[in-house]
Amino acid sequence: MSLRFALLALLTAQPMTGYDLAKSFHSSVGHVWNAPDSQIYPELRRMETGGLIEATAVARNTQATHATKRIYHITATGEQAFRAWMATPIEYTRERDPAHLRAAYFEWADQEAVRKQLLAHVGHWNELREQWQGQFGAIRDRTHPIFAQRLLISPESEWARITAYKLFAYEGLIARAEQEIDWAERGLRLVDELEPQPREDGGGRLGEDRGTIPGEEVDR
Amino acid sequence: MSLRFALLALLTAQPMTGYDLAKSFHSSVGHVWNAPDSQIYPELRRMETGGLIEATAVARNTQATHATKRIYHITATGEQAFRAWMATPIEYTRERDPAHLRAAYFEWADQEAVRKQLLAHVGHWNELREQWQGQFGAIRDRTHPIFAQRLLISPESEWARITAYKLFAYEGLIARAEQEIDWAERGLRLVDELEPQPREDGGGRLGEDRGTIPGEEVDR
DNA sequence: CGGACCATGTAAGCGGTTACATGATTCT
DNA sequence: AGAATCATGTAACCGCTTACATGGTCCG
Repeated sequence: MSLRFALLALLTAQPMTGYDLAKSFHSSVGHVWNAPDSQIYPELRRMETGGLIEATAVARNTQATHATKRIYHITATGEQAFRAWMATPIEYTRERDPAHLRAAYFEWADQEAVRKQLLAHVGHWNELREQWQGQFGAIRDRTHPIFAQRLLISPESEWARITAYKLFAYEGLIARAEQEIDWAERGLRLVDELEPQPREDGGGRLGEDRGTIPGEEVDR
Repeated sequence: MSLRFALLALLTAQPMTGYDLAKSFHSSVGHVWNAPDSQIYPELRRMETGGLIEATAVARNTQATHATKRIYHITATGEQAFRAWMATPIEYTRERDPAHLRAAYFEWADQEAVRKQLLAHVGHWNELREQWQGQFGAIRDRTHPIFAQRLLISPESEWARITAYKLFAYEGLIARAEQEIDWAERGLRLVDELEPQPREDGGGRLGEDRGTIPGEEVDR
């Protein structure tokens, strides 16, 4: 159900075609509630039948089957529904965390696999962190096109509020990403503590830890 | 697909009936990957046809239609599949965060609604935090029944590893919960800054800026 | 004998996923 | 002329949700 309101949120800034909406979506709300195009188009149709949005067909240069595009705009009903939804309590979903699920059973994986998982975790959350950081910066500096548009249509007295809440939202996401990265890095240190230098094949050389051993199977 | 492996993980500790499994599930792995009973039973059947687990029917005292229970145990194939899955890269899902989605558009809600949402957020994550904290404590103190069983069937040399990884997993969850709580509390302070005391009914009111002006159009 | 707990599901429905399909327009 | 991008989807499938269904056993 949230997808509907994420789309509605976008349409409060300006009317758009499904295509533009999908694009804007991916570069704004999509960072906090993502969905593929194949879910967006049908949802828009449903929202239209539900009276939340309306489309005005705009002819393109030629006339043919696909020669019109539909520009959606939010209706009064839609805006009302959006406001109502904002006041509705959040529906938290069941806990479902693939990373922590695996981590709880890491004893079933060998050292290299664990390390790989944790590094992937760092990588994943680092990517997200950068995306969110980017959004944060663009909002703070007012270079974010969709956000700029939103300010444009809002009274200046509202700008502080609008900006503050968006920054607040992204701030939380960034903090979460950093937490995940910290956690995975603690995990990497833990692996080293638990299974110090798994194999040292010569005599006397300490501190000499190589990643792989010649002839060793790397994949698994 | 993860549910399958969450169940498999439990069955590596000991054979169980679907019923016991569901119960154990809710008080252990369920804290990190939750699912209702109605999903567990069919999944067990599928796992059985897939050869990951096997059931031995055990007659109950009388004989009637429902007079047998099925005790599932993991097969060699199942254990292999579980190990393989542990080494398989995590599939991260799309970002979908109802709380942060709302937060990004808090300017559409009034102060009270925002405050309510944020308090609910604190409440929600506090509950989770307590649950996870409980799990963490029970594992650390070895009072956790399922975990104790796991240690029982494992060589003592593995105990440190098993324990450390589980504590590590829950540690991460607890840290996340605390982060979410911090975030929401920052949000509550932000609301106060943005819309200071909408109503103080005593005297001496300076800084008298109220959120709304009588007769003013609120929507835009 | 009744209530708690053991034991195992079914059914309908929806949101979401992946993959594929089609044609128009614009730019170089 | 061909590539990128505009524009809009369909189809099949599956995991997951909510709600409901059924009966057995054990204990006081």
